Amino acid sequence: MTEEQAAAKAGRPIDIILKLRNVVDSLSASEKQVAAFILDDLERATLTTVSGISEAVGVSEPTVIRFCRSLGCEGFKDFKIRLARNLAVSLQYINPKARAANDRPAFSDLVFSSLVDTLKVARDQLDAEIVDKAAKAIDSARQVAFYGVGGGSSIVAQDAANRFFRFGVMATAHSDGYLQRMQASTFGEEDVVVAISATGRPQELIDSLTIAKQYGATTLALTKPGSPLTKVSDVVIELNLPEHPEIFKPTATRLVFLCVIDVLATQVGYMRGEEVRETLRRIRSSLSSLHETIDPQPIGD
Amino acid sequence: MTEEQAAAKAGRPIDIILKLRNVVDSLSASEKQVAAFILDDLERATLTTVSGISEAVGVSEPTVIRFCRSLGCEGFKDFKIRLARNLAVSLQYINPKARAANDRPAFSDLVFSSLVDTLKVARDQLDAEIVDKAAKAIDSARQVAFYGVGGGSSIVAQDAANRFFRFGVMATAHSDGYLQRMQASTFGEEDVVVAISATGRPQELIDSLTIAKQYGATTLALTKPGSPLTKVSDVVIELNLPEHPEIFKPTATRLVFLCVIDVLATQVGYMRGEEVRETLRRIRSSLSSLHETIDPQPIGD
DNA sequence: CTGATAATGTAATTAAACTACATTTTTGAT
DNA sequence: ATCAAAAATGTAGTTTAATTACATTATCAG
Repeated sequence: MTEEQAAAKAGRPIDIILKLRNVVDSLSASEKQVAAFILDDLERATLTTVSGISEAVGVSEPTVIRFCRSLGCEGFKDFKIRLARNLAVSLQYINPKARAANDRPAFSDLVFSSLVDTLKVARDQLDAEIVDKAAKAIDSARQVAFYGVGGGSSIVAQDAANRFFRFGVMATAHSDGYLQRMQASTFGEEDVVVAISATGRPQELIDSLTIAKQYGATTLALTKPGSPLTKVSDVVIELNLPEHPEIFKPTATRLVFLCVIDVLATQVGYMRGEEVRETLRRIRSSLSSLHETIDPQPIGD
Repeated sequence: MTEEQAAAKAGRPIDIILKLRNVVDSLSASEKQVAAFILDDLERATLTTVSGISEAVGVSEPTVIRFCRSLGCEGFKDFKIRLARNLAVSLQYINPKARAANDRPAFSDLVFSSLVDTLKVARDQLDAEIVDKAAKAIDSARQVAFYGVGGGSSIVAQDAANRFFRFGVMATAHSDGYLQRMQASTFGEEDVVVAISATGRPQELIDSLTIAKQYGATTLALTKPGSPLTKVSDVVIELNLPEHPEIFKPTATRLVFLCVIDVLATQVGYMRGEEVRETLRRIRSSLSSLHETIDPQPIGD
């Protein structure tokens, strides 16, 4: 029983496509051929039989099953179900042949699938206890400041303030390192500073958290594990997110960070309960005369 | 052969979970029991057999198969593969029992799944021709302005400018209605204004597009179909996105809009090719001395 | 070159899906 | 209420497909 089979038994999902890509070079000659056939059209493989594959490839049926075993599956049936599940998670896996037809990727597939992939990774990494701790810190703070620099993190910080003010949190956001520092030095024990950075390396953020911490404020970071920013944070929501190699495609990381902010915001909203309903009602009321419509729309959102 | 079976034959995916929820009331008594067992734990159903289900439910094996047929599947094998694919698309379907255990939703599951669902809807609605037209307009514009109001759309506008400047597009963003109006009235035939709004109703945006259009600029909107904003736009990227009823959870719409901006940006990046690589290289170079690291990170992103 | 190991295939077995037909239940008409 | 027809359901048998056991072939190391 290999480690993967143990994992499969324990109910932990194997990312079968990733596994396939990792082990393909170490497969035997016949199994490599099976792999090539599968990778040529992943979707087709979920709709076919052992004998269909063995005939198409020119290997025996047990070789196909052995291939599945090489990937840590119990057998072909297990392999197919896993493949089907993986197939749908990442849209970019669908019919890679159609991709090769034109010289460049279908942009929406590339962007959407990369985001879905990264969201999945993030969801698996997100530590519910840490999120809970962060939400509690924000909920009980006198004021909360969100800091980001560099454009991507900047808008996450701004959006965070925009989220939390709706729930009655005294929230501000800054992306100017000078303002961050200045504000941080006015903070105290009842206050929270949240720094947002994909890399965890901007000196402005590290400095500002250090300053706020020195005056007794609680410091939070949404960032990469082990980065310098984590060293000056009381609570770290850490995410180690893969970066897609396509340089023309903007990073999915900032969108994932926004999603994490939404998780936090939702939790704080629940903590505050009816109190929040009233502030949300007021916000909606303040805007409804502008649009003259009452349907469920993200007005002012 | 029913319409659904014809669709399955033609390779069009049936959303099996949606279908199940739609037809459950019209199923026969025994098939209803099978449905209840399946819906109780969708994931479990992908891992079991016809006989497993028939025993657990107390019906015959052919009844289980008939159930699958009622959903438009060829048989149980077809049903299982479809379920597996559907299961993974929407994270919210995973183990609904675990949700019911606590009185309130698992926040990260709620937020992530809602976003993935909404992304799926958006990807299906996104018209590649319109996106192509929009990308071309942006690519050939002298300058591009992004306008949004209300917080959510504001950051999308800002982020858009942040995306496009990297590709050498003269891009600005404003969320102050006065500035929008003022800038729009300086625009001309070589310029593009992009308005971003989930509802398509803010008067500021409508006015600014009208003004820009009157001076010959090309107007683009990323908004809801049929809304007033579409009436003053030359090119409309329209998305009719569902809103989740959970009022404490921020809308996924703005994240989807950001993703659409990424699609546009990627396309413009490709159109510009090598020229863009140089500007990206410069940007990275300008920042690398700050972080003293060269690994693939979204620096300044 | 030889022996051991790994890879692969053939043939048989097993498991699971599925069909055909019988039985039971439900429905609608009188 | 009764009866016939239709629908639902189950039993038993058949077929399909996955899998195992064992034989054969290929490869590697000494």
